[in-house]
Parts: sequence; C-alpha cells; structure tokens
Amino acid sequence: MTASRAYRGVPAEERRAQRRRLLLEAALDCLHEDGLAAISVRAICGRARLTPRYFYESFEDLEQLLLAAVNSVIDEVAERALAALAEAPAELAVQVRAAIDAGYGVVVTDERKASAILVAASGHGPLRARRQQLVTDYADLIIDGLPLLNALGLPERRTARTMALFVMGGAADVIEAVLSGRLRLSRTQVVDQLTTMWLAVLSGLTG
Amino acid sequence: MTASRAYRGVPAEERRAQRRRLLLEAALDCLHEDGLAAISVRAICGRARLTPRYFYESFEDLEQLLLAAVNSVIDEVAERALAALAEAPAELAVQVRAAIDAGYGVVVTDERKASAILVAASGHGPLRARRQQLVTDYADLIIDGLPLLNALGLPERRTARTMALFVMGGAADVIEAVLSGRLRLSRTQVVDQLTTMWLAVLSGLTG
DNA sequence: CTAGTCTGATAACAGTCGTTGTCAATAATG
DNA sequence: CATTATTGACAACGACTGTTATCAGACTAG
Repeated sequence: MTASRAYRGVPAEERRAQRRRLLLEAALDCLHEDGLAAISVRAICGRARLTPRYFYESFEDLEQLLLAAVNSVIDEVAERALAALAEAPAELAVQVRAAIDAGYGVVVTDERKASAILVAASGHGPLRARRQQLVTDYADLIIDGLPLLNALGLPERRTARTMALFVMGGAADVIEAVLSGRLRLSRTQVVDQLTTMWLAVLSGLTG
Repeated sequence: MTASRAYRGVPAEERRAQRRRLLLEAALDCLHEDGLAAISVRAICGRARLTPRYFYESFEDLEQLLLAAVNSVIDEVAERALAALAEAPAELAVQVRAAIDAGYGVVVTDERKASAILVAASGHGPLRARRQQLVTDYADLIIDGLPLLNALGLPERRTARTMALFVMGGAADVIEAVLSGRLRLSRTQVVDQLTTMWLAVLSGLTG
C-alpha cells in the first residue's frame, strides 16, 4: 500500500488534477499549431513539460485525451450559448443572435478552441461522431426547452434534428473559413449572416 | 537512355495510367474502410497489389495521392450536379432539387466517395482548405451562371460565398449523419429536406 | 537465342510511434 | 538523522513510417 503525500505544499489529488489540466491545455496548443496529424503522446508531454508517465496517469489513451479536450470546448460553447439565449429578451431572432454571438465569442477569443472543435473533431472518426451526437442532443434540448420555437408549431423530431445538424455544420464551415482568413468578415458580419441563415432555415419548422 | 517497351500487349503509357487508377481506387477503399489515420503508402500499395516503387512513379507524395483522389470525387459531384441543374426546367426550386439529387446520388451509390469527400477532406488540413476553395469557386460559378438566381437581385459576392459555404457545410454534415446511420432518412427525405433548407437560405439573397 | 526492359517481392535505411521500465535527485515524513 | 514518496530525465522495446535499393524471374525486341 503506497500512501499519498503532499509535495511542495500541494496535496496529491490536486497535483494530479493540475497535471491533467496541463495535458489538456497542451493538447489544445498542439492541435492548433501543428494539426491533428502531428499529435502524439510525446509531443503533448513535451508541451506540458511532463513525462509520458504522467500522461498515462490521467488518460488511458491518446484518444481519451483528445475526446476530453474536445468535449470540454464543446461544453463551454454550448454553455455560453444557452446562457446567452436564456438571458436574451423573448424574441426568437434576438435569442438566436445572442446564442450565436456567445458561441462565436468563445472560439474567436481563443482560436485553439476553434481548431479543436472545427478541425480536430472533424478529422478523427470517433471525435466526429461524438460532435454530431452532441449536436443532436442539444437540438433536442433546445426543441424541448425553447417556448418560442414550440410556438411555431411542433416539427417532427427527425426534421428538427436534421435542421440542427444542417445549421451547425454550415456555421462550422463558415466560421472556419473566417478564422483561417479565406473569408473576410467582421465579427458583426459573421454573427449577422449566421443569424439570418439560421432563422431562414428554422422558419421551415412551421411548414 | 531507357527505351519504353510494350508488356503483355499493353504499351508503357497505358500501363502507367492503369497503375495510377489502381492506386486511386485503393486510396478510396482504404479511406472508407480504415479511415484517414490508417492511410499509408504501404497500405495503399497492398490494396492495389502494387509495389511502393510504383507509388512514387505516379505520385510524389502521399498527400498528392489523397489530393488527387478527393479532387476527382469533388469534380464528379460538381459535374453531375451542374449537368442535372442545366437539364432541369427553368424553375429555381426544381433546379436546386435536381442538383442536390444528382450530387447526393454520387455519394449514396458509392459510399467510398462519401468517405473521401466528407471525412478525409475534413480531417486533413490541406484537403480541407482545398474543398473550401472549390466550394467558393463553384459558388462564384453558379452565381454568375444561374439566371434565375441573378433575377432575385445581385447579392454582394462575399455574402453569396458565405451562403455557399453554409449550405455546403450543412449538407455535408446531414449527409454524413444519414450515411453513417445516425440519422434515418430515405433518399427522397434527404433530398427534400436539403432542398427546402437550401432554398430557405438562398431566399436571403434578395435581402 | 541473346540482350535488355519490365515486374514483383524483399531488404534496408533512419525516424517516430506507444508504452514501460530504470535511476538519481528532491522533498516530505517519522 | 533515516525512510519513503515523488519527481523528471532517459533508455529500451517492438512496430510502424516514408523512401530507396537490390535481385530473381517474366517478358519483349533484335
């Protein structure tokens, strides 16, 4: 039995959590700077200034690290978007715009997160599946929880999910084009255009 | 100086072209069955029943092969879509539906092509950039060449490109969800829904 | 038949990969 | 003090990577 002990005033559990955070941050750095293909245990550990041993302390697998990193970003985007939506006045266009602006704010503030959510999660099979799963989950969540949307009529669930996938996928490509410099739009222009297109698609829910 | 000579009744140039085709087909197989991460020169050559030497005869690089494979699929989709659009009666909704149906027909008939265009071209950085480049190119082409669209008014080019990226990206995610079984829609349902959403977005071109 | 081209299998090169193990130095505990 | 947990650096393992070279056998041309 090996007892756990504090080190430099920091208890064991906290040290573990700290290293885990370091690895997740390093994963975002590596994804952003060198891309998904260049990801490796050694590269991430070097970035985090940690030994491979500590990698396997916190993650069973390279895939688990990437999954955790991408999930945290997805959760943050969804959280902010839903919060902004909840705080916005009770008008559909305003709420949609607020949600898009909040979500876009996350990835435009920290481009590493954009890379994680747009590039990494697109290239890796399991990550891509996970992203789509989350999109349909949040679609269900919004459909059920948004009174203004339900007021428009009750769409078949599959139709609503299809629309959710469509507007999320479309937004992803537009945002990536903007952040990579291939499409020059100001933040306001991005949010305005995305809002317009989202509303155009969502208006199809009524008929 | 090494003279070229026929082998088993086939001239040298034709043999080279044949091997090149074999490699491209093998690339589609590998992408579809094992994913982008499992792609390697040896894997593709094994699939094509060729030696690595012949790989470097036709392609300088693994990236060049993937680029060529993905480009050929993209070209085929665009070709069929534009042809169907040109043959359709002069009504916007009908033309858009014909184009979508034709494009979807390509990837639903040969799922390897769907993998190439949706998964491979999303994960690999340069391939992804190339796909987006082509999307904006075709967007320009359609904007300039489609009278019914111009009749709606002249949108700013950047706005039109943004819409093109949006509807293509959205369609990609929906189609991938359908082909992977996560979203159960018949071919007619897919085409109908995509057409509806495309038209909803494109209607924003008028202002 | 002989000379020369073409083919396919295999080996070799130096790297990197994931993963595990070793070991001296450092810090906390008794 | 001595003991023990913790750390970080480093080596080692087999497997795979891209790329090039080697070599015996199949085929063609003169």
